[in-house]
Order: sequence, then structure tokens, then C-alpha cells
Amino acid sequence: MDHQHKDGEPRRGRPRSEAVERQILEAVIVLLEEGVPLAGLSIERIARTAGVGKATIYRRWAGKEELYVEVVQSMESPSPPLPGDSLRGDLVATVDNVRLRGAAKRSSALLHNVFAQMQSYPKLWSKYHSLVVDPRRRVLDEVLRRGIANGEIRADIDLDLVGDLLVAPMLVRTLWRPDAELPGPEVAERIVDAVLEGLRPVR
Amino acid sequence: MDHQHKDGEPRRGRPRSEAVERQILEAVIVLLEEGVPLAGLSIERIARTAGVGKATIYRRWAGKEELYVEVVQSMESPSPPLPGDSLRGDLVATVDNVRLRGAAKRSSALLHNVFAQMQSYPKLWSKYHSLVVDPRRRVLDEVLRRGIANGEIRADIDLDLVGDLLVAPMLVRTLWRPDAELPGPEVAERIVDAVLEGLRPVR
Amino acid sequence: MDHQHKDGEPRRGRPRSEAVERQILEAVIVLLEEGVPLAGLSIERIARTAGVGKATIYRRWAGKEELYVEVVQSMESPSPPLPGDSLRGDLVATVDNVRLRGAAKRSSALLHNVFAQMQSYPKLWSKYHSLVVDPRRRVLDEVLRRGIANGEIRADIDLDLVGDLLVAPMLVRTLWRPDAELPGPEVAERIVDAVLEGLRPVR
Amino acid sequence: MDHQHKDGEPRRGRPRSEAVERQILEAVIVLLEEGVPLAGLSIERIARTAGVGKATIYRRWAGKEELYVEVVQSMESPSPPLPGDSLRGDLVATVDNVRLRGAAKRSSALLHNVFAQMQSYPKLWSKYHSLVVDPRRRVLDEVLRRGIANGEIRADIDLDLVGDLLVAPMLVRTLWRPDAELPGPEVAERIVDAVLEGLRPVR
DNA sequence: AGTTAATCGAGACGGTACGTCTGGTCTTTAA
DNA sequence: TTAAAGACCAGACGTACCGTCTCGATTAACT
Repeated sequence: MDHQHKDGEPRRGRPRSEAVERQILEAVIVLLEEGVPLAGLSIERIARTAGVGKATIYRRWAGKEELYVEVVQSMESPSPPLPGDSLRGDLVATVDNVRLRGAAKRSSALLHNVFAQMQSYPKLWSKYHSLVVDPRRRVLDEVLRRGIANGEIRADIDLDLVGDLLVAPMLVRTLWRPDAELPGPEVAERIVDAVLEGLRPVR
Repeated sequence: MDHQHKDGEPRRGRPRSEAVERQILEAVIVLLEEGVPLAGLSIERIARTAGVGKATIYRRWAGKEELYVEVVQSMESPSPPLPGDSLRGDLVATVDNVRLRGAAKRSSALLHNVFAQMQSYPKLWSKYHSLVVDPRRRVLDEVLRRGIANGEIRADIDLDLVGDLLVAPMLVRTLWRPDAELPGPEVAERIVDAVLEGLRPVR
Repeated sequence: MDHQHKDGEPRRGRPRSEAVERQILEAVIVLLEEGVPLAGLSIERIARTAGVGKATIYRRWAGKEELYVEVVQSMESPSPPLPGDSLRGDLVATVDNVRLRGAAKRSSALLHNVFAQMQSYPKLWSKYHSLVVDPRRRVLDEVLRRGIANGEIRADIDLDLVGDLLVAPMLVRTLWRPDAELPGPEVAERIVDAVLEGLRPVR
Repeated sequence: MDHQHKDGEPRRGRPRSEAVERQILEAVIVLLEEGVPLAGLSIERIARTAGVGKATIYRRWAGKEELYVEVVQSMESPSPPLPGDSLRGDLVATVDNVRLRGAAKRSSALLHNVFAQMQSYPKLWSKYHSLVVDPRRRVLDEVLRRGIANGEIRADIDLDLVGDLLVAPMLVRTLWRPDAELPGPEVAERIVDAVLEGLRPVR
């Protein structure tokens, strides 16, 4: 997000304050937590809340949207390590990682909204994908590939599709349900089991 | 959407023009198709494009959002009848119905955006759910229940979860992928087959 | 100042409020009387004081400067009629008319400042000239011409120059002296007498 | 202008660069000559043009206005010596000295503007008076006093008023006329003659 | 030769105003 | 009563300056 300079150059003038950067991100989060609807956020109001000049925000981000990506990024919890004990265990952990947990849960409505808004800005959406979604997807792919190598998963299957089968239900339940009841930790297990076994009755 | 009067009363004065109503909805669609981002739509601009006064819009809808629901609704294709030949056939038809087809495809970016925006307005989101999503879900539930009755699907399964397993991957691919490559008609088949059979190798 | 429409056309839409127009002009005067320096006036502040949206000001005037001309114009006292009894009497009345009197005196600092600022905007300065300065000058010219016709003034003299000889000292004393002691009513008489008689000792 | 230190003290640290001082003054003149309106001058722009940090300007002058006095001062041509041959000759020389000539003419618009602006800042205006206007006025007073002593000018006359009669017309023509046609060298003669002789027809 | 201290260009900082645009409401004339 | 037009208050937009404040790098004079 820092548009300041190509490194190596001597970087002149007063350096940007990191404290100010944190104040701004924090202000956005605080406002959303206070129930201000995303549409009610304005650069002007964010600046007022953060006790910061508008130019100080524009110096760092080109607009609201870029600021939002960074807010979301700053709230993402890092992927926990996989248990590694079994295929099922690894899949459950990976799928569960899609749920909103920890800091990200400070306000589920927050992420709900920020995500929604982000889709209106294709560039940002794809930036978020490459920064947050893709790395997680790669972890999932690796787990699945190991499962195929072990013979635990049929080899004649499209990894990309399977990824969606596992992750999409959790995403939809997390971000799309109007009732906003966030899924609990047992949901990942149920999704993984259903997808692994299929719907056919046990033969 | 019409806030005009309780029916039965004689309704005096100049009647509202239905042509104007169509002009307004059409103007929204035209603007979105021209690539105007949803955030760039304003009542002012819509009125200008439709050749209509702002008040004429406010007289019909309480705001942009309510107008958007009507736009989306006007673009939804009605659910086609199920083939009814087999469980797999009915599931494929139902899942495929989630894809953007026909009029809805006039501009996929359009729906993509309107959906995104809609999530920011919880009331609208739930209204859309009850109008569009829920009826389709009920159709899907019915198909699955018949499958259980036939013995084609195991009975010990949560219908709601299965619904998500089938629909969510299609939704995510349709609305969330940044590359915006819309899924083709074969995707529904692949999803249904994978979910029916599971990931386990054939025994 | 009204940029609205060529008359004759039917003029549609809500008409501009004259009350609002007065509120705006009054707000400028009130602020200046409160001692706000001209440099401290901003459209934003004027709008706030007048209880008016900024756009409402910009709809009428292209900027601060045009607004100022109208303020000055609205404060100009109309030229009083000439006594007509004698050349000297008419000249004294005309020169005295340059002094700040009546409503214009509400705050001498006001005009002092508005004049100063106006000089920075050549277009306005010349507009003010044609609206306010020139008509007065024409009155003065007429008085002088009558004086020449009567034989009370030498005929071999440049009217324009004489105009300056009479008016400039009063202007300079009114607007340029840093001590800001405004000239009293006797000054016009002394200027006229000195200019009429010349500096030469009485022969 | 130098707010640095009471002289005599040892003054440590890097001394101020005189070159920088000249660069700044020159930058102001260059910008004004390029046709930038005075209102378009900003400390930021002056600093940019001079290739200088903003603080370097503020270290020397408290604001734009103080800088302007120094610019004007640096452009004033020193009063030329009086011819001393006759009363009329000395008066013409003195009045002519009010005209913009020589370096001051580099851009008449420049002084025109700087003067105008200066009136908005009473402190500066009076500073300019004591530095530039008053000395000239004292010269004029001396000439007039000598004329009275010689019997060339009537003794019953207010010197201050006469000063204005002579100087004001030239000032007004130089700084106030919207057409900006600067007076030529013959104007001083005509003013002096008219004031000396008066408007009465020759008896 | 090293220290001290004010200077330099650069540019970040919290503010305020700019002139434009939109949101909703209100007020006019015409149909 | 509705329609189109457009004025109205409010307030956000992104830009430009204000005057102050750090930065690292000079540049003397004083140790």
C-alpha cells in the first residue's frame, strides 16, 4: 500500500508516521463497530475520527476502496499450521480457516460489508484474491494432492472443482446468509465428511 | 413498490405513466451495460438518462436500493420446469438454474455488481432472498426429499447442508471469481456428480 | 448578476428565492462588520452564516469577487441631487459625494478592504468603474462643462485632468491613508477652492 | 526582515545564505512577470520556483505580505536629485517621481497588484508609507516651503492638502485606472501647471 | 580533528477552503 | 394529482495551501 518510493533511493523529507497509519485503520474499524453502515463512511469522517488531515489519507491510499483492502488484510488472522495427522483432519482445518475467527470476528458485519463493497471494485477484488484467497487455496490444493497420492482421493477429479465444493459452502454461510448466524466449528467437519463420502447411501 | 393508494378508491388526478416506469428501469440497465460502475449510478444521473424528474423516481421507490431490487427482479428468468426423468437430471437442472442465463446474461457484470451492492443493505438482501432465492431452494429441497424417499440418497443427511454443497460452488463461480469467466452448462453436471459420488475412490 | 435565462422564455422549474439572495449579501456585510478581515471571508463561511448551501451561492455568482461587487453596489448611496445654485456649490457637492457616507459608512474598513481586493481582479475593477465610478464622473464633467460655458472656468483645459484634480485627493484620503481617519465634510470645500484658485499668490 | 539575532552576539551554526535570499525575491518577480496573478502566488509555489524549502522562506519572513514589502522595496528606484532650477521644475520632477519608471516598470501590473494587496494589510501599508511614501512627501513639502518663502506660492495654504492635490492625480492614474495605460512624462507637467494656476480664467 | 548548532531541501502533518457533485425535499408551471 | 424542471440545504468529493514539524545532509565557528 505504500506508494512512497522504490527502495534503495535515499528517501528524503520527513518520513511517514506509522502511528498515523494505524490510527487511520483503527478509525475505520471503530466506526464500523459503532454500527455506522459502510455507505456512511466517508474519507472526511474517517479523517475526523482518526484526528488526521484528509491529505494524510490520500497520501497513502488512492481512495476508500484501497483503504478497505488494507483494513481487511489487517484483520485477517494468519493461517494456523495444519495438524498433518490425517487427510480428513487437514481438510477440516483448512475449511475451518475460512470461517471468521479471532480478531476478524470483532465485527462480523464489518467484514460482511467490506467484502460486499469490495466486489464492486474488480481491481481490488482481484488484489484481495491474490493476497488472501489464493495462498489459502494453494494450501488446500496441496492437501488434496497428497490425498490423491495416498490413494485416499480418486485421481480422476478436478482439483479446482473440489476446492470449490469444500470452500464455497463455508463462504456462502459466512458472508451471504441474511440471518448472519455465523457457522460454528462443527460445520467444517460436516462439510468435509459430506463431500468425502458423497450423497449415495452406503453400499 | 407502488406506494400510490389503497385499491378500490377512485384515484383522482393524473394517472401515473407506466411508460415512465419502464423508462426508469431501462435507464438503469442501459447505464450499467455501458460500463458505468454501480457506485457511479446516482438518482440524478438515472433521472437524466431516463429523461425524467428526480421526484418521479422518489415517488415510486424510497431510494436506489429498492429500485435495484426491482431491476434485478425484472431480469430474473422464471424457473424452468424440472425434467423429472431422474434424480440426477433434476439436480442438474436445479443447479444450472443458478447460473446466469438468458436476459440475466445481458450483462453479467451488471448482476455481479447489483448483487454485491445488495449485500450492503440487509433489508434488501433478505427481500431478495425471500423473492428469488428461497423459492428455488424449496424446489431443490423437494427434489432431494424425493431422492431420499427413493433410496437414492442416504437418509442421515442434513438437507440444508446438501443444498449448500450443490448451490454454493455455482454461486461462487458465478459471482465471486475475479476473472469473470462465467461457468458453462457442463459445470452443473460436474458439481452434481462430484457431490453425489463423493471423493472416495470407487471401491 | 442573474445568470438564469434570457427573458421571454417561459422559465421552468422552481424560481430562485429573492430572500435567499438578500440573506447572502447581508451575511457578507454582517461578517465584515463583526471585524472578520476580508481575507478571512470564505464562501464556506458566508454560506454557513447565511444558512445557505454553497451551491446556492455559486448558482448566482461565479466567485467571491463577483459577489463583492454586488455587496459594494448594494451599499452605495445614490447620488444626491446637485444644489445647482453655483459652480462652486455643485463642485463641492460632487466631490463630497466621493466621501463614504450613510450606509456606506456602516463600516469604512469594509469598503476599504473590498476596494483593495477588487483591484486584484481587473475585470471586476472595470465593472465597478462602469457601474459606479463612470456615472459620477459624467455628472462632474457636466458641471465643469457648464462652468466653461459660463466663463467661470478657462476653456483651454483638459476636463479629464480636472476631474482627477478634484476627485483624486478625496479618494486618496478616503481609501489610502493608513491612519484611516475619514475626511469630514469640510474637505470637499477646501479641495474645490484650492483647485479653482490655484497656488499662485493673489495678484 | 532578518529575525535572526541581536548583532554582537557570536552567532553560531551555519549562516544563512544570501544567495537563497536573492533566489526567493527573484522567484516572486519572475512569477509575477510571467503573468501569474498575485492571488495565484503561494508560498508553496514561490518555494518550488526558487528551488527552496518552505521553511527557508518562513525563517526570513512571517508571511507572504512581509515578503511582498521587500519585493516592492527591492524594485523602488531611488529618488533622483531635484533640478533646483525653478519651483515649477522641482514640482514637476517630484510629481513625476510618483510614476512607475525604470526597474519598477519591469512589470507595471506587478506593482499594481502588490499595492492593491498591500492595502488589505494595514501594518504593511503603513510600513510601506514610512519607508517609501513619507520620504518623498517630505521632499515635496520642502519644495513647497521654499516656494512660499520665495513668494511664488500663497502662504495661506495647507501644505498637506497641496501635497495631495499634486500627487493624488498621478497616483490614481498610475494605480487605479482599469485600462492600465500608464501616464507619460508630460502628465506631471500638466498637473503641476493646472494646480499652480487654478481653473479660473486668466484675468 | 571533533563538536556544536543553525542552515538547507524535502516533504509529512492537521487544518481549512476550494469548486463540483449528489442526496432528498420543496416549489413552480403545464398537462 | 402527476409530470418535468430545477432551486434548496447539507455535506462528501479530491486538490491545493497554510504554517509547523521532522528528517538527513551541509556548513561554519568554537573547541
